[in-house]
Amino acid sequence: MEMEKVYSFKKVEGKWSEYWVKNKIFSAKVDKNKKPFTIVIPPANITGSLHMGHALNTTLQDIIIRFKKLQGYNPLWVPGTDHGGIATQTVVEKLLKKEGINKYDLGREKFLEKMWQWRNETGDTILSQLKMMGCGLDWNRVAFTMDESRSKAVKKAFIELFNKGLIYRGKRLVNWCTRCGTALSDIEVEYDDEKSSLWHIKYPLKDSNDYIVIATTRPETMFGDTAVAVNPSDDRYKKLLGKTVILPSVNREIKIISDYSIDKSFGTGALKVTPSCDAVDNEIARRNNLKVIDVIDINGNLINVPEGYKNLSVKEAREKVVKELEESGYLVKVEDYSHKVGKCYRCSTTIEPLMSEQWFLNVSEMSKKAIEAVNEKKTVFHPESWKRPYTLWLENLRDWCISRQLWWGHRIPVYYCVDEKGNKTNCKPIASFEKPTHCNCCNGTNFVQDEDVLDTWFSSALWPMSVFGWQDDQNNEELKYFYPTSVLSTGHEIIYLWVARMVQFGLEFMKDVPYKDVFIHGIVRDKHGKKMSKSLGNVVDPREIMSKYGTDALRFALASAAASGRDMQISEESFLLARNFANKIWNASRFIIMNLEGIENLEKDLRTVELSDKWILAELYETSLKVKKAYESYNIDTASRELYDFFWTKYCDWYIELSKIRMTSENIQVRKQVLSILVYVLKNVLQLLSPVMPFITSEIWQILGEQKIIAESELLNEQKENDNSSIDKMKSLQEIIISLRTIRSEMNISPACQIEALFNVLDENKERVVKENESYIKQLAKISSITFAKNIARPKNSAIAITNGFEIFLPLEGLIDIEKERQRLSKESALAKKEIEVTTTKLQNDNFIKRAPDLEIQRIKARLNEANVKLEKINENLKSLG
RNA sequence: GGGCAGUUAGCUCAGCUGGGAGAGCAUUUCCCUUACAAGGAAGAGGUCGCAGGUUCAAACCCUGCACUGCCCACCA
Repeated sequence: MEMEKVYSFKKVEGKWSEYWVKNKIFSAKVDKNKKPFTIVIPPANITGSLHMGHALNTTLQDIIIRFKKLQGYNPLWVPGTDHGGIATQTVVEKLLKKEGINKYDLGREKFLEKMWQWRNETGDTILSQLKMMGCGLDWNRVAFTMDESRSKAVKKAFIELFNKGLIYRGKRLVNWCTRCGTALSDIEVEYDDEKSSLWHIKYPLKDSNDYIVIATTRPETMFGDTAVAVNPSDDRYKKLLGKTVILPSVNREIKIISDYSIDKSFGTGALKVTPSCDAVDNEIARRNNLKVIDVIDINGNLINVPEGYKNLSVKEAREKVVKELEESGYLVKVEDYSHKVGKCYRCSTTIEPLMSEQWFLNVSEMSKKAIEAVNEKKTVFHPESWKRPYTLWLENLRDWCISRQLWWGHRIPVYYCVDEKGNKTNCKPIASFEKPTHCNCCNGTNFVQDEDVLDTWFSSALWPMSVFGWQDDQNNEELKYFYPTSVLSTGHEIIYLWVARMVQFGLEFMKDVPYKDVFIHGIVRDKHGKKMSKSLGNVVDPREIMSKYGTDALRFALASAAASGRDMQISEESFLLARNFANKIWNASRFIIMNLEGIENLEKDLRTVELSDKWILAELYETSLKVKKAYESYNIDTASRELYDFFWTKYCDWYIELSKIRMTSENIQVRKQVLSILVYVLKNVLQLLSPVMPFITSEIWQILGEQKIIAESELLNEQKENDNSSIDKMKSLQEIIISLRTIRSEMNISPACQIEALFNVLDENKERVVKENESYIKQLAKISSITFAKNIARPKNSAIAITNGFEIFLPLEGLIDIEKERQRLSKESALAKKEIEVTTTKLQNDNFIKRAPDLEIQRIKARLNEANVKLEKINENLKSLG
């Protein structure tokens, strides 16, 4: 098998992603002999194409799924997409607009045809990109929030809630987006700082020359004022309470009232109350039985206002009203003022709070249960710190406005009885799957369906149930086996929009939480720490990374940056690092595979002949424990780092290098023995790495003569006492090798030049191990011969290394720079002195001796002892250098 | 206004239940040593944001402060 010198991911990745999909490798069925491990993917909007957020989230989920497969679970990861309500309708509206088509000209039915056409043509883009990323999703189960089955689920849920009286219709102040032409829920509003003004306006008192000054950011809404409110404890205004003022421009009489919510220190302490345009004002109006006058319509234009203002936009009206108030002397002053303004989360248009008839879901009971479930740890957040925000949000949650004035979405399954002329009767509306045929109230037979559709997040909230057919049979085998799912993985931006609501609905309809764990990961930011966005132009396209560095590199970079719950910055460097790692894996494997040429029947043989064998097996086992723990606790970054470190610095830098001694042996049995361990360790690392880097590991796994599918890992299930003594022994040898290399490097001795070494034994306990493994020192420090002795004097012109247990002389006649050597030793001497100082101070501290654990005291004593020996030897040698 | 994170080498970040400051990149020197120059070997580089406290011992625990970022909230 020829392997190229540089890993060429382009030749490898495509075939594997295709193989996994075609052969349904990740299809799961109910299997009662195996434990399920289930994830439902956060359904991506059909408007979306793969961005870093998706790449991160899906990589993490895939890692978990593939890890569970290694562990022998029956893992299932369900793919799907979301119809995306407003977002999608907006995209298609814009496309139509380019063709000069207006949705109202088309009409609802024709427009929806266009929507479906668009969704069928482009809605699955994201799914094919997930296939490219190698995601181990069960492609037999692709679901869409608006497909037939999911639509049924939505109707079923709605009807149940409606019949329980939890869904109701009412006229309330809602967040209205004038561009989208729909109401929004509270969390669909985002707040931005905006520079504006605070206008101080005189409201004259009736039958008096006196007046009260109010301060407002929205003078144009004054036509809807139905009171002026002050704080009851505000001495300035006590005498004005109950008086009547004349609203300028309109000449309406309104009362001065008191309300505890008024902040005395803000503005003038007097608030104009406009119940139809502001949530606070609306509350005040409710408490004080004030009239509500609508002054802004759904297009954002003024209504119920004096002639000159009718149909002006908010902006036009504001300019006009300010100008007129100024001219008529009512404007007292204008202050610069910066405040938060609500914006539509989809199109950033300023939100108008306005009175509107909408459907609401009463969430108070569901919220209590959702909080309880998390308190009882039925669902656990990772990291746990998200529990608090989740709880706080649910505690303060107001009823959910679930109706949207859109066409794209689940049409509300409520039917109104109508008379022959098509007018709604007073009969009770009916919620049902199909249009009713008969009205129980008046025996009528004509019905019309509600015009509104449901909030997108209503169907998303049902996702963990609806993908398993809850709507068809609440007791079906699949649902019983796969629900509750094991973990939900998502970014923190949709904890409220989605996560909390799934818990509410899961508890409501299934009487059980939708998932046991919630894994919240951070957001990918650019190298300056900024959120990636199209408008900032700092978006890194994962597809470009995939074609430049490889998918495994993308995945490894994301995995190792995904520190639990924290946002991460990602730059070109992280992908380079990951690509280099892939190349390292490739080349180490290549070395082993080249050495397997001509070897027949290599069997698994873990007899350890040498220290290095014991050592690498011990290190492998230690690594597997750490990696397992990390994967299981969603510390994906830790797992990646451990594997990187083990593979590169332990396996490649030390074990493979040491294996070369035996690899060059004429004796085939010797070669077979070391190869057996090399292959064993490699295969195990490939397995452990396969969740993160499935492409390259599968490729090498197969080149090594294994199956196409990476086998379940025995190592992960092994439980044994690990013999770690080999790790300490190796440490001694590594110390010696490194100190000899340092001398070579400092003295600029060419690697081709072999030198001899004299070991003066200071600690007899160390002698045997080093003697037994002197070949390691020869091989890695390029030493020709080693002589062990006691009390030998330093040969002239030799360099000195003092290690724990040995004083080593390297005779370097003609190569050594005595002055340089003196400097080097002086530096070491200083370090030893510092060590002596630190440890002595500790040991002279009575309190330390009294209170520190014995083990710690012994350790410090040993350190002091070692440093003393070292210093003494260094000084001797410094003297002899003259 | 409330809450939550973060602040460690020039950069990006690790550092678990307190006990000798780590990695990658960048940088310096040497090396194309027969897996890998996308590599190997060695080196330099840090009063761990500031100030207190607890402790024999603090990057780690506590308190306060500063700065940065995010989330929530009905000061018009």
